[in-house]
Amino acid sequence: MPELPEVETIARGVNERLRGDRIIDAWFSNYPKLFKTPSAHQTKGLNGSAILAVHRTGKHIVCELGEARGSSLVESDAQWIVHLGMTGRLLVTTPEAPLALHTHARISLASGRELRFVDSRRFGRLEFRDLSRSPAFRAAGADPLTVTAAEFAQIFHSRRLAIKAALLNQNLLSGVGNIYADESLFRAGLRPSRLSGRLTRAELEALRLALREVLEHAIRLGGSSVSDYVDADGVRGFFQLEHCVYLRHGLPCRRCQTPIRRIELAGRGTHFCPKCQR
DNA sequence: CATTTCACCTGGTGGC
DNA sequence: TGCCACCAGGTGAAAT
Repeated sequence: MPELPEVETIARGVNERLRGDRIIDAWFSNYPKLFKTPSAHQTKGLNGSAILAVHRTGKHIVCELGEARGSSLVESDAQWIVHLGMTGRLLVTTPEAPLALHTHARISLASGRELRFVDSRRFGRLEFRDLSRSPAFRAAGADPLTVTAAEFAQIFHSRRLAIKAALLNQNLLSGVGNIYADESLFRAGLRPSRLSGRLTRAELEALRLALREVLEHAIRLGGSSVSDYVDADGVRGFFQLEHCVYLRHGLPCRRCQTPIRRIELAGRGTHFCPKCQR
């Protein structure tokens, strides 16, 4: 379900709850496509590790793992990486809590709690990295929250595809999905079908700022209004945020009352105001 | 190489 | 109520 703001919120939530805890057992379902690293390796790698910290990279949740010797000053020697796909959820529960349908991972913790990964559509991915054997995880594209004006312009100025399609390409920017692509283009006043390489410097900069504002706003609202996001109804909370265009086709534009239009672009539903976005 | 299309999945919704 | 078509916040492989 998650784009950058949801993943950021979930990573923060898991970090607050599980930082410093120790993994004493790990169980995985037997649907191989979910596991970028074979599940047997993940079980072996996770078992006995301490969770030093949890953070977001692109749309990935990265758990830094290491030895549990006292404080968290120990350097990470492994990473457990969770991508939620479309429907993935992370739950912090007790072992006794009823098992949700489509539970694919159960991580038992020394504190007595349990971290679960649930994913009905199975588009999510789980990966384990032994940092003595492979490099630390890095996002392919730039982070939309920290990318500079120059970098942003460099990324988009030469491309011959619709700006919406470019925004969704995780190798260019990491973290933007369908909702925030549409919402940021609305905020910047740009038609999603505009060719990336035909946008002016000023338009690209307007888009970079609009994107950052939309994402930061969603993180703020999500973090405060979604109290129990690491839970069944967590990401649903983000759906209650007030979108300007996403899924609002036929409804009046919040700025000018013109009906929002829906087209298909880059294989995705795309929503825009024909008057506000040129 | 850059860009586009499509398969991968289950579940919810709304029309008939 | 049941059945069905269509839609859904993602991505990586295959085709162009």
